[in-house]
Amino acid sequence: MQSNPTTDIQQVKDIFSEHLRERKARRTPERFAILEEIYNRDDHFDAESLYIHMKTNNYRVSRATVYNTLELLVSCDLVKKHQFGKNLAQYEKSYGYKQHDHLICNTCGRVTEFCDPRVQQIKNMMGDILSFRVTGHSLNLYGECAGACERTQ
Amino acid sequence: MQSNPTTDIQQVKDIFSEHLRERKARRTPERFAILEEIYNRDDHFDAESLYIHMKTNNYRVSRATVYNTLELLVSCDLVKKHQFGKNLAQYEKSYGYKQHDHLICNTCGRVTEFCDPRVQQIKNMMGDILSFRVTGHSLNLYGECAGACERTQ
DNA sequence: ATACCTGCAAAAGCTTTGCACAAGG
DNA sequence: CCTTGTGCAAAGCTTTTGCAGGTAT
Repeated sequence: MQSNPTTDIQQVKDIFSEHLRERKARRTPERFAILEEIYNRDDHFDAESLYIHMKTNNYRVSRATVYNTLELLVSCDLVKKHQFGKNLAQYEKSYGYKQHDHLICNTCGRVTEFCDPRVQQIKNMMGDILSFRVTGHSLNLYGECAGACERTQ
Repeated sequence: MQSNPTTDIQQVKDIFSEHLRERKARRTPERFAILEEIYNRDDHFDAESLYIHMKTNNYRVSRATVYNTLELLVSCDLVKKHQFGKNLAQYEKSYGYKQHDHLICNTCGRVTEFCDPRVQQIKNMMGDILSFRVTGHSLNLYGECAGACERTQ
C-alpha cells in the first residue's frame, strides 16, 4: 500500500465520529482504538491478525468488537474489505488513498496495487447498459511475479 | 448465465478425462457424475447446493468428493470459482462460454454477466508495467438493480 | 496387487451469536 | 436510567482432514 503522509489521523477520527453520530451508535474507546490501530498499519490484514496485534500490545479487546468495528468502518468507507480468492477477508484503510485495484501473486501471495481509469469507464458503461446503479467494484488480477518469489504467505 | 446450445457434454467429458490422465488421476464414476450435474445446471451454485442436489437425486456422493472434484474441474478450466464478497465460494461451468465478468445486486443477490474488452487491455498493460504474468482475473461490480428487487437470495 | 479414491464424521478455520456485565448518552 | 456495546465462550457455516474400506488401473 502506498504511504500517504498527508493522512491526518484526527481527520479520520472525526469522520468516524460523525458517522457514529448519524447512526446513533456510541463512540466507545474500543472503536477508536481499532481505527487508530488500522491507520497505523500500512498493509492488507485480516481480522484475526488485527485482533492478535492489539492483544500483543496489551489492548483489551474481543474478536466480536473487532468484527463489529470493521463492519462500521467499511460502511463509512474508512476501510475496504477484500476477498482475494480465499475464504479469509482482508482489509485495508482507505481514507485519503486513491481508489485502486489489486494484483495477487499465486505463488508468494504478494499483493500489489494499481490504478487504471478504464475500470471507471467499464463501471459507467455497464451501469447504463444494464440499468444498474454501480456503487462499488472489485478487480483482482492473478498470476505470477516476475523474478523469483517464494511461498511465504 | 447465457445458455449455449452448442455445448456438447461429451466434449467436456473428454477434456476432463484427458486432464485426469495427464495428472495420473483416476477416472471415477463420481467425478464424471459431478461434471454432468454441473453441466446440466445453468446458474451459479455453491458446493453445498450441488451436494444436496445430487443427494436429492439419489446419487450417493460425499462432500469431500464434491470439493475434490470441483478443484479438479477448476484446475482444467471446465469450472470457474468465484467469491462474490461472501465467505461462500460460488461456481459455474465455463467450457464454451465467453469469458465474462459479474454484476451483483447488493439487495436481491442477483448475478448478471457482462463482457468488456477493456478488461483484457487492463490485464495486458498492467502485466507489462508491473512485470507480472497475469493468468486470471476477477471483476465484480456491486450495486442495486434498477426496478424493484426483493431480498430473495 | 496397490495406489488412489470414496464416504463418513470429526476437525479446522473464520465469523457470528448469546449472555451477563459495563458504560455511553 | 436505559439502551447499546463489550468480553468471553460457544455455536454456526463452509471447507478440509483422517481413517477404514472400496475400486480403477
